[in-house]
Amino acid sequence: MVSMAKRNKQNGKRSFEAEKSTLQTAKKPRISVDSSDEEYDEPMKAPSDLGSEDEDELDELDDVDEQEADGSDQEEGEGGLEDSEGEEEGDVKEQDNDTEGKHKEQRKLLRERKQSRKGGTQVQQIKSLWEKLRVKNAPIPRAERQELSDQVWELSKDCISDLVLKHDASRVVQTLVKYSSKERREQIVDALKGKFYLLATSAYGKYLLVKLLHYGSRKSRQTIIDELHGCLRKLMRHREGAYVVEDLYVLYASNEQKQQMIREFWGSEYAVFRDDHQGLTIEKACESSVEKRTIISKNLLGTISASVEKGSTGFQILHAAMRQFVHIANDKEIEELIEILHESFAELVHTPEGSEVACTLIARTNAKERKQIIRSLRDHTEALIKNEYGTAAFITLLFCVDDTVLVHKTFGPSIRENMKEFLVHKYGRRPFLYLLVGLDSKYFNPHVIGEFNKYIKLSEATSKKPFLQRRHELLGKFAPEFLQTVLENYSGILSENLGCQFISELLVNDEVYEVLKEKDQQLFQDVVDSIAITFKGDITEEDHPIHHPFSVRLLKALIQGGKWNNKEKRFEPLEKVPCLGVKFAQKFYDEIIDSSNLLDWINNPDSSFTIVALFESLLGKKEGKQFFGDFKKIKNKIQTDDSNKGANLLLRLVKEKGV
DNA sequence: CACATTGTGAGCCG
DNA sequence: CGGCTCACAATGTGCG
Repeated sequence: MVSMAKRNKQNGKRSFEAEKSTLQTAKKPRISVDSSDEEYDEPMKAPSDLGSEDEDELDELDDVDEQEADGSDQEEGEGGLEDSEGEEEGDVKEQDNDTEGKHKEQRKLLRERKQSRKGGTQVQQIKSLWEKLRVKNAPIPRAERQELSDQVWELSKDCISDLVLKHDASRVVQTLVKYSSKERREQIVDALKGKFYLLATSAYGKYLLVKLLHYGSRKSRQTIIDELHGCLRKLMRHREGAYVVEDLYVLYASNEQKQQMIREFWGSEYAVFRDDHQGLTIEKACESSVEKRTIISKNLLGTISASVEKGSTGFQILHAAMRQFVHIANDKEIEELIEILHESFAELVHTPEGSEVACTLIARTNAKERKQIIRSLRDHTEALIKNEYGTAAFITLLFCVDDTVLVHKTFGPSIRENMKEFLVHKYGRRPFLYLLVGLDSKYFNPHVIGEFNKYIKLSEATSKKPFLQRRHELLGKFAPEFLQTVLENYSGILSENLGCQFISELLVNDEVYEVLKEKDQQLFQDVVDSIAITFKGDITEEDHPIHHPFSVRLLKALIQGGKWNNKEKRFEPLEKVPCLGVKFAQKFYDEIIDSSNLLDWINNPDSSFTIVALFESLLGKKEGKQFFGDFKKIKNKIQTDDSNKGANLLLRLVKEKGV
């Protein structure tokens, strides 16, 4: 799957999805064939398994690694037929390696068997043609390629269904598909009608099937999808088949088809009479009767649990199925799902749907299960928090879990380790912004807020503490760590827009200051001073922070000592933080600007607004004595340049306030 | 919060 | 069929 997605990324247009799917499935174990494993799939064994096994190739169970390499795709390149002959021999040898004579006999037998096999003679010819066709290093002219592929087609069209399940011959057909016209691709699809299930469950055929989907026309895709409909549950439980289904779902199915695919997991009724249920949602389906809901949820859970056990927790189709499941599940079933997922919980959270499942589970379950979930996420803290969807699950933990000590103890170490990256990271900073300001619409879009509110509502039944208390407890633990991180890395954080914003929320914040212990209040002061000092120096220097708009906004907020509430169109001053506002303004003027630079700061359009802020903050205050004294001396030297809006505003204020 | 910008997906035409 | 344009949504930025 990983490899398939990669291929699509290279060749296809839908690179976005391909990439996503790589991300989610990256951790999944690769396909490893293990003959003993194939059987306890489902009561009914896929007929195709029998078919492919008895007909040919003992070697099918060998050289899987090589096959994997094929899939990982250097464009059906390297590796090749030569060794396939060798493999077969090797296989025979293994069964009987005593006597050379017996061995020879076997070899002869094998050759004969090969020749007598349906289309055996053609296979040899086709292979030699393919050898020419697949060469990659020396590009062959279009016309010649055309001719070669025509020849291959002529030879193979009558026995194509026998070719496609075999290790090497299937690759011949893959190449053929790649270099064929769309008409021929449709012919190939037609020739394989009725065999797609076989293909999907074949270790070799599945790659061809994926290629057909990729290069095929809309009609071809529809043909294949139609044929696989009804077998999806069986396929999901199949080692090879599951990958095909996932690829189909992620890359090729339309929205409607996706819905239909999931509906099959509800039960046979929905798999067989699919047209009767167009557009049916799971909630509607479960409304009709209690029995129905029970059956649907049982079936869904069956498919989910089988797939998770197979190690397919990262599949998107499974996330979608789980999402529907949690929408209808009762409390007991929710716990069953957590039980099934236990260790694999981290593989869920990186997709939108998986994250929704994770959040819902977190919100609905009890303290004991939450503890389990926290444990299983612990080793993925960094990836969890930096991922757009993972971070939502983490935030859900923050606002649901009563045991804030556990949360801080579990995640604290790796958070401290990565804190300076988190604070300037688009998604990584979100959990911490939540701790600072709650679910502010400035940082969370309406949809996300809506989702969170849903989980908050759900958690009301399972969480005991008042909602705000959890945030404040966590804030008390994390706030000193924020300050420490900023103190140690302020220049790096200040150079980033997102970092400035974070610092602003951290410092211009009554709640934060209130939870600080005495020694941490000193830390707070140190942070404020460090930031002020970065503005010292010649403002005509290009890299002075005054030319960085976000740093200036932070500075302004510190001088004003409050936030602008745009909703109510008014300024909200801080009440609990003593060292900001007037105090800060005075100190900043005395220590950073002073009389020698005041005029320069006013005449520079990047810094003039800072002076406006000082002016307003210090007006009528005893702390402003020095500032206004100096100001009067130079106010006649202010340049009235139209491009310096701050300076003009300042002059207007002088008139209005009468300084 | 409101505006502008950017990237994405769906529909259309050559 | 493939390339294009258009419209929308999500995201970033600026503002009193």
